[in-house]
Amino acid sequence: MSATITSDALTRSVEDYLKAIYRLSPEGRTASTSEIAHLLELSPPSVSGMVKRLSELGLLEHLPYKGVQLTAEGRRAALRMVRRHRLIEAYLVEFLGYSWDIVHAEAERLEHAVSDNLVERMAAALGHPAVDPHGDPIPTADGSIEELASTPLAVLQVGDTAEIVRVAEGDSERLRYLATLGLRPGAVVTLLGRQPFGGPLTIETRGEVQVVGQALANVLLCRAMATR
Amino acid sequence: MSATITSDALTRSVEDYLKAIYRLSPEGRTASTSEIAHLLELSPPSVSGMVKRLSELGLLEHLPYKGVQLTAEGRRAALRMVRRHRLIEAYLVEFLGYSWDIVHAEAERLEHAVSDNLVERMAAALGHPAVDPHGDPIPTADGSIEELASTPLAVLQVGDTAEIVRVAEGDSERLRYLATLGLRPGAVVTLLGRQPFGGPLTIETRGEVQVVGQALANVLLCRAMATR
DNA sequence: ACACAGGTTTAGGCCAACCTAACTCAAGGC
DNA sequence: GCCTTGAGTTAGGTTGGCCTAAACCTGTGT
Repeated sequence: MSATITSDALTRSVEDYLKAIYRLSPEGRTASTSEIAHLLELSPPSVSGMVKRLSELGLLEHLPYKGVQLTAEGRRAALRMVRRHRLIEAYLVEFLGYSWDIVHAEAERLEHAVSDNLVERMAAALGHPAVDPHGDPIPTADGSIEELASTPLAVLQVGDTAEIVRVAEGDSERLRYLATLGLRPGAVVTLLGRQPFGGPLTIETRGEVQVVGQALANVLLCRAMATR
Repeated sequence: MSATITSDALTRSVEDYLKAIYRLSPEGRTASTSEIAHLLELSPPSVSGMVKRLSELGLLEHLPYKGVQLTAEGRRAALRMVRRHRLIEAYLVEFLGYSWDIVHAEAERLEHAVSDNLVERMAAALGHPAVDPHGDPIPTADGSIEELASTPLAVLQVGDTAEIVRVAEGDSERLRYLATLGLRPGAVVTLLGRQPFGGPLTIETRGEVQVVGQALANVLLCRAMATR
């Protein structure tokens, strides 16, 4: 109890935990101690301890040995951080010449330091975008988020044409590589062929033919445009 | 020893101490424990403890019961923070519509979170300005700072005309008030008269006649333009 | 010359966040 | 239905950064 009022003044650490748990428990699923520990690069005991504190703060629910789930309040706080992070990324790319492979690290630090006021000023300067440079949806200020339906390029039918709407990849090097191929949100690709046994896909974009492996093709989320 | 190599990864706290000590010890003068404590709103024992750590780190020199002074390395680190702070202020005012009375608080948090890379991008976007919105000089990236000569409006001669080059005031309300009078860097003022015994000054700026007290007049730093 | 006042430091605690080592649970193989 | 195994938790320790209370300098006034 008392949680609904005490929502402010979370530490950087707490904010990171909430964001991580949010990421790890989509659709009311549950996040495990070790998953959280791995994502945050902390030891499992550290996570156990923090989870205890956070559940006492009413930010999450913890079934010992089973898993962890955000409360409504925890989810709100997590979405606030996600909004900050993605708006900062968008701002840095749009106005300060950042490329999408390096914004993450910068946003990761800034998201804890900016005020709500600054976040909203950045949002306004950007024209209140719906997605960040990777195509990830930006939660609204009142805490709703709309995941747009999309299918991995890897599961398209040969002959399908689709627009990439989101690139679900965090690794800088991979992002840089994808950028050199022009595979970013907004790009239109046609699946020309697919090797068997999880082999690479042949695609066409910007009039060029490319070959991409399954791993990358699973990360390129598309919206179908036309089928033949 | 070993200090010269270990310059990175200072904590927020340490950065704040260095900045405070820099502010309090101009011209190789010495800062006292209680001055630092007062500026940072901490207890004197906390400062004593931190001063000990910082002197062991080689960032400052401490003569017990006498005072504290930055080493070359401490000064470098402090100037790095000052540069960040002032560039952030300038950026927020120029590009995100902040007014000069509220940027300080925002910059105070951001200065610890931005990367050198981001700072330099902001500097470039601003065209590498020499001063921040208050007229405070911005140290260069290699750590030099040029205080430009100026005299408080309070000590001008009656009849003098001068340009305000700097407003040495941190309080939001006062800054807001000065802004309403148009008294900001770049403003041109003429001293029309002065009441005796530390009384208010009568000045003219933008064709309007204003009356300002000694306290504010001491904060308005000017460069003389013409005398009669 | 000395005592007193103020500023300064030391002593001892507390809290947030982390760690390693040791213990405990839960789920699957037989 | 037991026992192993790996994940999870508890125990206990460390560090940074702060605090209050108590002891301690230092310079000033007489």
